[in-house]
Amino acid sequence: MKDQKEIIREANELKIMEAAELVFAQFGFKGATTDKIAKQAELPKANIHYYYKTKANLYQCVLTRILKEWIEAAEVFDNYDEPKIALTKYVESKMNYSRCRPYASKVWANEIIHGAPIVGAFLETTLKKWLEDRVEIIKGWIASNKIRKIDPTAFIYMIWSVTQHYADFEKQIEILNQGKEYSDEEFKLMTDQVTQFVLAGAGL
Amino acid sequence: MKDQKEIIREANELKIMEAAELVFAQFGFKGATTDKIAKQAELPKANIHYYYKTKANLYQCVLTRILKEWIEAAEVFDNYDEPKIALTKYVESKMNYSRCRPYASKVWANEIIHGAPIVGAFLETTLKKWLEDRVEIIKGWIASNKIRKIDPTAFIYMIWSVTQHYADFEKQIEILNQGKEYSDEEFKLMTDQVTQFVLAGAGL
DNA sequence: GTCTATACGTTGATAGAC
DNA sequence: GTCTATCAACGTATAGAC
Repeated sequence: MKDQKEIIREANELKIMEAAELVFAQFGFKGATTDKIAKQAELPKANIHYYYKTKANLYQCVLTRILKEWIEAAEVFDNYDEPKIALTKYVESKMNYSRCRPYASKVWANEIIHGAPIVGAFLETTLKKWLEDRVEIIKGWIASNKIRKIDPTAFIYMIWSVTQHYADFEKQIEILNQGKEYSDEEFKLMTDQVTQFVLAGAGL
Repeated sequence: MKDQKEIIREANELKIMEAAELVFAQFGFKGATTDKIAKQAELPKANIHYYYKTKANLYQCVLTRILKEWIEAAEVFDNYDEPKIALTKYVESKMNYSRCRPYASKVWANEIIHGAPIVGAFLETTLKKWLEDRVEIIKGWIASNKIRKIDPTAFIYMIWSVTQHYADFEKQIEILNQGKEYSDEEFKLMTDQVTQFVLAGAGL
């Protein structure tokens, strides 16, 4: 049974986290001030510190949430035996994430660009394991002649980079698209193109 | 004829710029302090302000240099009529830039992620024009059945994202490569893979 | 749990001696 | 052109009233 305070706490924590994700994405860790986050969350600055002891702590929480979602999106890869379906679904899942959570993707990119000081440990363990397992799956596809002979790691990097580009370089893409954000239709077309490139890369 | 002071000036400006590029890449604009840049350049902090009036000014100079190099690398695209050669050379040029100037690439990525406040104007003019011209070239290739029917813009985004990934996500790649940076041989193999993916994307 | 006022550290920038 | 000392501004974090 949740009491009143707990409900308020959870609601405020989420509100702050979403505001923080936006501000961290736009200004980086240092550039994001608690004041900006507070204004975005429509709360006084002191409340941010009440819910999250320090700015660094809040940043960690934001990254942890992104990481959890990253893993969920990656699960799609394993739900289908046929490479064509598995790859199509994975690209779709990654593109959908770029579309719906661009700020999350940007915070992540920012963290890696700056040397992964916080998520480094995760990369060494969970992500490394995930990659190794997926490399084995792809090697299996190659061995059974289902796809072309490729370097599995390079192939996965290709999928990551192309899909994440639509979130991280959103602003550049918008400017190059006559200053207009992609409509749902336009984004769907790009998703189809990315899917084709990935499948072509695998010889499918 | 350059006098002594001019020579000293140019040498120091370059030293500061290179130090700044590194520090901006590692910490972002806000996170990069003039003190860090000074230490990296092995100069007292005040000298930074002597050569570059403000931190923002120094940042602009760093971006301008990157931009100039970006344009030079892009010229390769036009030096060959045959799509297979042009694309191979362009990928090679971009991968080489990621290899030799990873900090430059990171500063650029950072700038775009944060909404391109400084280079926005360049994107709207020079880059937009460059993209439109290249789109026409690619359309020509499609019309003459030299490559598969693809969306030229999506295709160029693919080239940019895959190649830049090796600079911007360097740290992630290093961690996933048993904590070791790629050797020249390993990087060459990845360049070949990326080239294959790009050519395959074009149906070549 | 909310919020105002404030202490304390950091940092961009400058003054002024060399 | 170099460098030490210093200041003003800003930003994190907290104290304490409500």
